[in-house]
Amino acid sequence: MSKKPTTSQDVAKLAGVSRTTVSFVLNDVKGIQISGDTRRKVLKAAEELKYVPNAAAQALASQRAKIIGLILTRSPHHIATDAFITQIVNGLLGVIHQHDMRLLFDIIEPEHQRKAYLQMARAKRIDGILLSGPRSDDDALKILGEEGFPTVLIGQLPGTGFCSVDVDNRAAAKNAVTHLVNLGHDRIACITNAQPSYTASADRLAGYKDALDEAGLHFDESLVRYGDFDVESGYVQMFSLLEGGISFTSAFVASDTVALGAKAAIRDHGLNIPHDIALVGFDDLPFSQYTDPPLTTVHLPVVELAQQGCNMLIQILQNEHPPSQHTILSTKLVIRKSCGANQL
Amino acid sequence: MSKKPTTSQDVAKLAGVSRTTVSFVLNDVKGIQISGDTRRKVLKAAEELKYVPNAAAQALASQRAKIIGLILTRSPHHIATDAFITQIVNGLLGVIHQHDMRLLFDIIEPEHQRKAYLQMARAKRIDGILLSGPRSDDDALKILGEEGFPTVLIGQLPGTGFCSVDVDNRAAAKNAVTHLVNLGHDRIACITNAQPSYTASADRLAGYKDALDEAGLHFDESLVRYGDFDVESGYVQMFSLLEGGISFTSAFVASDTVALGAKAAIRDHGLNIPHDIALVGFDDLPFSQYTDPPLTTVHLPVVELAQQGCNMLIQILQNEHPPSQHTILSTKLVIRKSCGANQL
DNA sequence: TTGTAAGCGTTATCAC
DNA sequence: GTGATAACGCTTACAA
Repeated sequence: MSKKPTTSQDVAKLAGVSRTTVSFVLNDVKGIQISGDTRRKVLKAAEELKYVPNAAAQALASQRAKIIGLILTRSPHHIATDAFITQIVNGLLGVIHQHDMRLLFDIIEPEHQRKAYLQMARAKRIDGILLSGPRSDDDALKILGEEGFPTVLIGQLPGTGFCSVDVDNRAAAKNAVTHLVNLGHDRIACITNAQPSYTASADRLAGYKDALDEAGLHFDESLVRYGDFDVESGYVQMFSLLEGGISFTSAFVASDTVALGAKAAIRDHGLNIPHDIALVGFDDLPFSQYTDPPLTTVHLPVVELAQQGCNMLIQILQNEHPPSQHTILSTKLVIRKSCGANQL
Repeated sequence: MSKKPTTSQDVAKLAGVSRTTVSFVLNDVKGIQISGDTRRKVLKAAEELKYVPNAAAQALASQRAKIIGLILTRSPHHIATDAFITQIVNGLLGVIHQHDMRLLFDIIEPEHQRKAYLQMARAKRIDGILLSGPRSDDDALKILGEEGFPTVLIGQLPGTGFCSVDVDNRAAAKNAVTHLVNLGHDRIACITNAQPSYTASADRLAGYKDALDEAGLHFDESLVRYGDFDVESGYVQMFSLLEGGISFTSAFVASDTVALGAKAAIRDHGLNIPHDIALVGFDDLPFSQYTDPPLTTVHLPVVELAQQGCNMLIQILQNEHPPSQHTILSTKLVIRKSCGANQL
């Protein structure tokens, strides 16, 4: 409606200085001394005119959009159930706001529009990318790497040069399954969090095998199912396991969300947790301690993952010195009641 | 790393035409005839050079950022638990992508930096705002309205001119509570989803009272508690209710997330759902049908809410004809098992 | 310490 | 149909 967005020109005029000075004052440019007097004048004028610099102009001139892109590669359907995202966003925004930046959020479907975020990068709509759930079969990501676009992975992609923040999924999974072993279980089923093309999924399955190996237990393929991020997949896969005719007394479900579905399937079969089947999850979502029974699970430091990833990215953006780091944060097995009486 | 981002100039040169022509072709400008031949040449050149228009330059020149801002007013802590957001984002992105736009996501803390989104609007960093969880005490929002900035509320703010998409929280709550009444309950507790300054919260509480009134039941203040978005608040408030010494046989909890906490508190008191206490939730989150017992709740069409809100906003952006509408989508009581044997 | 002026990469209004 | 040429609003050498 209003016809006259204030420009820095207006501010300059009102303050009786040039646009340059206005820019210097407002951006608090280092290495430039400005008399406290003019500074005050400029500030006052800007205030008076309610001046807000035009973002596009700023971006064009400075070559920095001051926007960080958070990209998730999942199907929209899966996003809807993902209790994770909110935590990631949460951790991210804290850091981003500190640096006076903004967050562009996007979801890319694995099958389609893979190049969407390549576009955003090339268009300089975003200064850097934080990518959660990297997949080994993602070409656009590879190109991003070749072009040297500032990128940090939340997760990992071995064999690439990307900076990343992650946990040791394999070790964590092994640890969780070993907990089951120590409780005396020798028939342990496994439902993954997602398809194996997601590295986290493959790693957690590997950890499951590691634990079995170490315990001298036989790896039985028929006890393994692949989850697909959401609650429903957990239900379906556990159901299939239960109908499968193979007996087992416990299960490692590599995602709390999926575990919730698995739990419902167990209940619907008239079985009791932990009496008939002991359950261990992965992620430790906010609701996991409130399920019935409270879920024993691997705590994932999601907020920290996001924060550190973001800090890393901002560092790259500033230094031009890609630290080329791979940070690994530690997980912790949280023992609650879904595996039986209190150990420890 | 790469030193030479391709510009439209480069494309023009390679195609042997002017920048203008390139712009016309690439933007598919109406009312301008371009020979199929030059069109092809331009397209080929662009392809060859992997040309991607610079977003900032485009925004500056066209005065449209092609970005929609989704703003939530909550504390970061609350976001972490909100299972809602992912659904909203999900619905939104579908529409946004269709229009070749992007999503800027931000959370504004009620107490601080209220003006943050005002800034983004004035800086034209975003073309329009979709605001979820509007609060009556939000000054920045008021200013936005005065300045005529394209804004659509997901929720409502009576007495303001904003377009909005919402459900009839009051009627839905009344309906849910009436379900309890019909089941024979006359001592019905209530835990809200949030503090009453959130309009949705106040409305749902009003609906609770409506149902009581209609049933000729006495409204007992001591049976009411205020939730605070997250699971924990549900636990705490239900605990307080249970310890309060006032007897009740059922509860209406105006948020599934909060209800999850309430459920845990009930269980920790050795009580059974629905036998000792019948429970009705609100929202119908993806996990609600998988809780134990499956939660009877009010289904909120979140995805549609987001989609319609977004469509409305885009309409405003295009037409300049604010339809000044208030769309109300319908809810539905989903009866599961947390209130006892199957009715219906 | 402050001002001048040259970009930044598009879009859009004109003539040609 | 196509091509100069202004904007768009800011940053940033470089001058003064």
